[in-house]
Amino acid sequence: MTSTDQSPSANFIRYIIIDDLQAHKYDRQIMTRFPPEPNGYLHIGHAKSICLNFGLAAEFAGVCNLRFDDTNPSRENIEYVESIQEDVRWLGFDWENRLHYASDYFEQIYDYAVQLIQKGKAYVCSLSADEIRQYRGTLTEPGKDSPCRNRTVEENMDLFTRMRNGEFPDGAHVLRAKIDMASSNVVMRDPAIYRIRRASHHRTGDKWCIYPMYDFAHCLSDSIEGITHSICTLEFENNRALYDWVLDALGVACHPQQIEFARLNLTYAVLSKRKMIELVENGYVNGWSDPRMPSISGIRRRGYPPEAIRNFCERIGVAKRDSTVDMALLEHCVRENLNESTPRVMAVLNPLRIVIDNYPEDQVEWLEAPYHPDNQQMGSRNLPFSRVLYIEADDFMEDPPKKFYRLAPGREVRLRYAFYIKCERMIKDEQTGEIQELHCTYDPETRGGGAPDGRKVKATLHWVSADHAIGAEVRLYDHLFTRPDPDGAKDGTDFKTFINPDSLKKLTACRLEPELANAAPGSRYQFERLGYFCVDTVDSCETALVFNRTVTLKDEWAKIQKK
RNA sequence: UGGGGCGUCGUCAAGCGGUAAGACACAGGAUUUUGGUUCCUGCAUUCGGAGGUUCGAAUCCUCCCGCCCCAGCCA
Repeated sequence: MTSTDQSPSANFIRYIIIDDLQAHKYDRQIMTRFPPEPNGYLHIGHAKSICLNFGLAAEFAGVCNLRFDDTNPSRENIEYVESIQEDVRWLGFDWENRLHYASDYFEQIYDYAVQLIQKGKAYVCSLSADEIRQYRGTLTEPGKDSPCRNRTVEENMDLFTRMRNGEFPDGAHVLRAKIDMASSNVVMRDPAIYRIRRASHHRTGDKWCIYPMYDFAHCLSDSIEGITHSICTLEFENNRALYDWVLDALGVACHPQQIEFARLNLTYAVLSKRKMIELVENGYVNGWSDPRMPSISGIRRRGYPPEAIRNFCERIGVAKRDSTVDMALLEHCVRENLNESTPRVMAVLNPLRIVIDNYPEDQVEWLEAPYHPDNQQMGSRNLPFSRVLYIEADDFMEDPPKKFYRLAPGREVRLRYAFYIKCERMIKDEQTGEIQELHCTYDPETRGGGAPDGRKVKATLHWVSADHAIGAEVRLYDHLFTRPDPDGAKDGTDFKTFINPDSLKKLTACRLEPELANAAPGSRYQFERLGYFCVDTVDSCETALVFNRTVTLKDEWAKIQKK
């Protein structure tokens, strides 16, 4: 964790912990946990939970466990447990020796189920899934008791043992908690806590053919680990009654407090596992690590630094109201971090050739350019300047509007860290009228970029020397969706309808200053006046550099143009 | 229409009976060899609505309105 991390802001969970600490509620350190199900990749919404759980533990001298909630072998797999660990680690958190799996507790959880049966608080139900649904009633009508509800303890023990022994086919029986079929909270209408599922588990293999349900396994896993504060999202609020019921019914020593908070939503993005899978599987994006995806692997490849994500998670706060955070805040956090951490470098994305007519044919001079304007510690490099250069095509206009103060016929501008140049004439394609190259003159007195006579120039342009520049592909990313609320259409229009067709633009004729030839995969730079970019970790290689645009610089001129 | 939650600036979000923090966004201005950064300034007489209690209410009470979650042998 770095010093740039945001200082903690007030939130209700922090207050609960402070109160608990002051009341000496625990005779030990506080303990939280991040409990992902290994059935998909993590996204920035999970980052909020990870930062919350690990952050709170760190702040109050406690610890946070990483626990895989792997109770459903038919949807989970090892690939996900690995990617999840990689992502949590990348975010900057360390679970040390506290890596756990709910599956590690299967034997204990089974014993607890037996205890429940023996206390007359659970029974084996032989209704079909469909029948159970019918017996459950509706939101407004109570359910009715299963005909199996009054089986004897002996009968239940016999059946449950045989369930474990594999004597029944999948779905034949289910173990249910005996609570209240008339409860106004549907979760409490004798919920299933164990089902028969003949599926090979990624950790326990074929040892089990019955698996505990979330509501049974989660609270017990928390209890077994000694969790003090079990933080989860709002949709589990109704389940808290069951969480507490199970732990009370069993009379366990450790009864953690479940606390719910609102999950993160982001504008111009879609954060549900189901929708992200849809994007990946139908090829709308190139896999989970596509830089346009809000997955942790996507934003990592995009170049977002982990510090920026942590900062973002602190700034958005933690509360119970449903909310959608503006993507602009995330981008702000990314720029804030990159602004100070990143070396400045020059790259021309859409090259326009310019010839300096009064510059000697074969001359090259090397001009010193600092890597960071406000941090000399980052050092400098020398840039080659020669007769033929490239500048950004957008930096020239034949017929400039009022507020355009870059290069135009007859106008003088500065080339960053180099010279003042003046546009003398342009060469156009006679057929298309397209501008092919510019002819300029330079003022040798302005070497380095300052004019001895004090004359001012309105713009400074980035540039590269044509003979020295190296080529690269640059990928420009934009929001994946065209509307801030892709799944908010009143008429129910599918979110995929709003995919931004311009969310990815590949530029293949980019010219970069020679220094970049050695750029390592993953390294981040600011391309002056353009934005922050990083070397792609998948497609880039020494002979064919590929850069991803992480985020643009704020752009006053772009704003003016929009008006 | 049952139960559980939530409603404070465009977006997040503090506030917990003493008279509306902060951030992002937005709008001006200063500085600037990045139209970047930095720095100033502005931006809720009002807290979903209506009543009530109180010297005093976003905070307490009542009623109303709106939004979210729950009827998986998913988590």
